[in-house]
Amino acid sequence: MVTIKDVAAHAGVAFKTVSRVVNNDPTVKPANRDKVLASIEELGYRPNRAAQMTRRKKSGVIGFIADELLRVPYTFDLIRGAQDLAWKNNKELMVLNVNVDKYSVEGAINHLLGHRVEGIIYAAMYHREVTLPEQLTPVPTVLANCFDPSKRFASIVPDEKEAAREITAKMLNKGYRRIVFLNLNENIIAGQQRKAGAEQAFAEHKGKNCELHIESVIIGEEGNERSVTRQRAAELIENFKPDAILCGQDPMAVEVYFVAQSLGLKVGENIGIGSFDDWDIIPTLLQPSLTTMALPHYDMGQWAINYLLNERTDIVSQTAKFNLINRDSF
Amino acid sequence: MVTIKDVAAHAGVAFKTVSRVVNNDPTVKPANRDKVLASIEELGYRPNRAAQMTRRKKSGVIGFIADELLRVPYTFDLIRGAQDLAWKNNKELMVLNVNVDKYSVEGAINHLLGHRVEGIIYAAMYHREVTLPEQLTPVPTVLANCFDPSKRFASIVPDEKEAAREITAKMLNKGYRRIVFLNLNENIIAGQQRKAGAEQAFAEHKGKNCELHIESVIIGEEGNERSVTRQRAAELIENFKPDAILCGQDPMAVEVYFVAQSLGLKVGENIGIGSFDDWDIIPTLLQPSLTTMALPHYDMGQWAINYLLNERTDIVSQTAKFNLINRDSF
DNA sequence: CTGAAAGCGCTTACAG
DNA sequence: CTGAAAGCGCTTACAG
Repeated sequence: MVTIKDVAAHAGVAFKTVSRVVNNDPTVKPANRDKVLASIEELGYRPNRAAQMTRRKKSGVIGFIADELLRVPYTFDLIRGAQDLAWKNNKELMVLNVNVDKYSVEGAINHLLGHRVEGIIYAAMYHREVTLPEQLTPVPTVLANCFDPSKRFASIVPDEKEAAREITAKMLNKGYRRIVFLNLNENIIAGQQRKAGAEQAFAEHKGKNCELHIESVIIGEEGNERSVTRQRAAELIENFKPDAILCGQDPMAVEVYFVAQSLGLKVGENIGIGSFDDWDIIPTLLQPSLTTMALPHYDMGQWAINYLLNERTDIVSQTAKFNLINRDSF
Repeated sequence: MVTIKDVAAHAGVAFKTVSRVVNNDPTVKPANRDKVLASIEELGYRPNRAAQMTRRKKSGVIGFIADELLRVPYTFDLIRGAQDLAWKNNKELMVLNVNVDKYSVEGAINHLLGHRVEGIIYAAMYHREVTLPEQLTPVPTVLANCFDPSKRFASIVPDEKEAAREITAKMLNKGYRRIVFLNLNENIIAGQQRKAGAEQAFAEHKGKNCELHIESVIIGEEGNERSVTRQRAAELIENFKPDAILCGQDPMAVEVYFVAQSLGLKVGENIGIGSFDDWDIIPTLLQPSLTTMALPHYDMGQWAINYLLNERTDIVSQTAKFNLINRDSF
């Protein structure tokens, strides 16, 4: 490849002058700058990043460990949010996709340490707690969509409770009175906190004749979950007679749409349906399109990058607000 | 950060000996190796990759340009396939997500050139032709899920025709006789080639009383497509009276399941349904679960990496076979 | 405004 | 088996 000295020879200047042009040093005489720029163009010169890094002693790289992230489509927005802001600040994002069997977290960290990353974002597939190895100590680290129970790292997670409160309140305000919340597994944080949020909305509403039924329809221990959504949705429609159903995630809503149709109910007319996630194309694939609380993955990715760029060291536990995407299902 | 000299001082050897240990040079005396290893461990030393790269004059990095890839969930398997093999060969994959408005292809290439990548994989979101800028010339490049009409680069794309032939033949062999193929837009390659594949299956089958109706239900020009799946599915079930429907992509199958249910048809009993893609969780979310031709993205990612690792320069046009995922819908 | 020297943290090539 | 020297392609720090 062509080096800085090749360019210098071609342009008839010292290689230090080429370096100045490349780094936008304003003290270069315009005539020389033009000569150098022309030579760079003609030779197709690009500064060797590895050489720049070794001399500068700064890598300009931020590491992103994606823990099983990429099995769920919308989680990619975490990376997108981080990447967009990183580039704006002339930083690179080095993304490592980690999964238990293939590439251990320790391996990923060692890898990033070898690149002298200036910070690490660790992001999880779903909102949960994580315990990271001690190795991380030398590098500023921030957690996204997960948190450290021992408070060694700052973190940002979705505000599950407020999301459930908001969409439940919206249902109540629209006049729905008998709401079934088909919740996620209550073993996970989202399931626990959303339950509290839905209950809070009912407590605040104080409407008469309002009733809320909450039930987990993703059951079983981690790694062995199964959905009883269809069965329970059908039974609850029969027995509880809800006028609205709130689903723990958009795929669940697909199942509920099928159940509703099979029972002769029209979504958005005889029964309102709401959900969480804004999962890929599912919400607009459904008819009527699904009103859902979109997970704030993009925002969390941006917040995490900003935390590192601003060289913060405070151990905050930040929450990010979901975005209500209004469509036609309630 | 701790350097090779810090380790040398700590272990009481020359820094060149540390270098030998790090690079698994067998000529180091075991006693010294152990001392060095202990010091590395104690000081938490990791070789500086940037310094290694500048001196070695090889980056060990392969670039991956993902053209709008990450808006469709299964396309991530392209990256996964490439990454798994790259790591096995001690190469790193530098993934750049490109989209028209944010980060131009030229920008991505310049970026990768700055890192002195040893090769570039360019992958597109859907099977199509691409024209890449001249800049790429200095670096070995291979295309995945897209191809270069001017034959400057080798490429691998899904074998659309064979996939359609295979699944259609399977339907015929199972005894289905009146098949509707709700095709993708015929403006795109997949739409064209799959049509030919389905027709070939019928031509080869030679069964009596067999009839095939093919129709695009994603219509309109690029960037302005819309689906008329539900409407046409309902009309065709009424008029053509198919015993099986083949869908151009799994999301379309979701719509057809709704139509079938609304018309009192039971999928897998009164009507068979097949599809293409194996799109995220959709096939197993449906009941009965959806038999579909899975796109060979993982395989294509691996093939592309292998092409680069083997330092091939032949301009081949490779195709990759879809995988038939047998479930319960026909 | 420009250049020659020194140095970043490593590996290569050579000497012992 | 080990080490001192030279060098990778740059930037830093200094001199003019």
